[in-house]
Amino acid sequence: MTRTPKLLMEMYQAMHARFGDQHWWPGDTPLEICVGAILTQNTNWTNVEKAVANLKAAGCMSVSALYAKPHAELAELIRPAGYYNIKAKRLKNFVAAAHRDHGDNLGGTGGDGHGFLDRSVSALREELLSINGIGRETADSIILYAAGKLTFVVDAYTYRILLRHGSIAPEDDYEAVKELLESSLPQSAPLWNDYHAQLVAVGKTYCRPTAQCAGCPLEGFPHDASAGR
DNA sequence: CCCCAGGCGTCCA
DNA sequence: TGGACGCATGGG
Repeated sequence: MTRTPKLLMEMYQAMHARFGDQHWWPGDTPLEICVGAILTQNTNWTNVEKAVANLKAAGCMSVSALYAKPHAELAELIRPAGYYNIKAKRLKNFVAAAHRDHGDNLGGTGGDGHGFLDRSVSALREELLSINGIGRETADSIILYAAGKLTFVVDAYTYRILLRHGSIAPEDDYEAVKELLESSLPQSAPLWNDYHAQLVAVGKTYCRPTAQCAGCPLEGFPHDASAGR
């Protein structure tokens, strides 16, 4: 549908007008963003904040510190984030890959350009997806928010909201939704950054599985009335 | 008591 | 290739 690009921008403007700049990702450093991206897998963000605070208090917010931390101790620190055994492994898998060739130089926003994250989007995505425990959403979150490179992050909210508004079909998979957004929107990392954050803001507030859409900034958009529930 | 949360890997047809 | 399932805490 050729109206899609215009519609998607109008949806963004409506969300931004309601919520304002979201200033994502909520994290101080590229490493903290990567850690948060792994810990928030199927988990409420408030639980992730507690785990991140524990890691910082224990002096573990560096690649080498996480790399050296014994599994049992790491799991205990991230316990509030849930799935702590599997997430401890995933954190270790991530920092092991970074540590192997780049030591403590993770790279990304504010770095010297020679760190683990500092490579082309395609090469970085391939590298991240090869790590056990890093799937498509986590990889794209790291690329966009930690590395500051152009990729669109699709998540359950993105899928749910676009489906309710008829912009995608139920059978569309992650890559299909990602390609639709990337090909429809202006090629701007700041825009894609805030667009994803706005979708999460809508999802958390108005687009829960059991919520009504009343009051949502997207209330008047196509298919809204027929797609509720 | 229930359902939900910014997924992912494994297993199996 | 796609659906079911395990992983786990904390909040509403």
